[in-house]
Amino acid sequence: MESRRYLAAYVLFNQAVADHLGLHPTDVQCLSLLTADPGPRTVKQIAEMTGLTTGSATRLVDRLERGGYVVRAPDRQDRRRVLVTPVPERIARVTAVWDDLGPAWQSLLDDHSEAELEVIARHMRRAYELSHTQMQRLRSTPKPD
Amino acid sequence: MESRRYLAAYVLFNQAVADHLGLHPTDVQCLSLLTADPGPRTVKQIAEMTGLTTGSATRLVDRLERGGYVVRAPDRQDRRRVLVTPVPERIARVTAVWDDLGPAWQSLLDDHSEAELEVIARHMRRAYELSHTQMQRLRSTPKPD
DNA sequence: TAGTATTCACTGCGCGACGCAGTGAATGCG
DNA sequence: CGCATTCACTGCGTCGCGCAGTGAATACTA
Repeated sequence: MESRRYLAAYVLFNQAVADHLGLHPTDVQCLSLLTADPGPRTVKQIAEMTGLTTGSATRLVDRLERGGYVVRAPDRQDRRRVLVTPVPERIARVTAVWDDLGPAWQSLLDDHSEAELEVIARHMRRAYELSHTQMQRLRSTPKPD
Repeated sequence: MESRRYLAAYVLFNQAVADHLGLHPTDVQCLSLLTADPGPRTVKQIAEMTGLTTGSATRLVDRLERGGYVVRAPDRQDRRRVLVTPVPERIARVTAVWDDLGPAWQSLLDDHSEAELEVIARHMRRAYELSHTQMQRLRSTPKPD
């Protein structure tokens, strides 16, 4: 019950951040994941981590590129691929929102001990891993429709 | 970093559940919140807890009613209002998905002690509360556009 | 009590994100 | 050297959504 409200709140919060930046929740989600590990990604990788088709991922990159958040560059190893790289100075505008709201979150974390943070992080990590196997199971199960 | 991936995974998972049921992520989100406290809600309350406008909330209830997940009933106290009540037997189809996936999640929780679960729950509860105040702050801050 | 303002659910309208299916280019394989 | 596969990309149609307006019901005020 607690986690339901927690996750629902995150969806709303993500939406609010997106509105504030004039972006879409999907775009913010994508930028969040891109900056988590700022290495260049292919369009297909972006499609996988956002759950979209490659076609929609192309449009997503179109929007982000038009907004100046990322740049496209051809891959020298595989000329079919396109490498999408975030633009740090533009991304900073996004993280600025987080920084503004950061202290409150920081104090929330500071109230926990190291051991407690480890417990929380472990739970999230395991839930993250489990969700992937569960999603595969969902997709292989016939639909109840 | 851990929470980013955790939350991103939830979005994908929610999407997968929605696809599996032939619904939209927003609809699943709404049903999840409705069943969290199965009391009847007005359309406006649904709009608030999903972050939609009242107009879109009307369409949302339309879809859910057409699918048989909820029923509309007039409010006797205030005849402007419409009370939306979930249909248990139909909702069961949704929770069946959770039940099927439940044991794995249960074992995830069982690996934690009571004290650890309390730490996690407390963190989620506080993050939930904080997100609301942060969203208000976001909305009152001028957009950087 | 009469008149105004507010709140509720609802409805056309247009926008735009998305999935689907197909395209061409580049790569890997036998 | 063919053939299948994979990649990013592109029209097309669908549909969820916000916006602005409607009528009905309620709350407020003189």
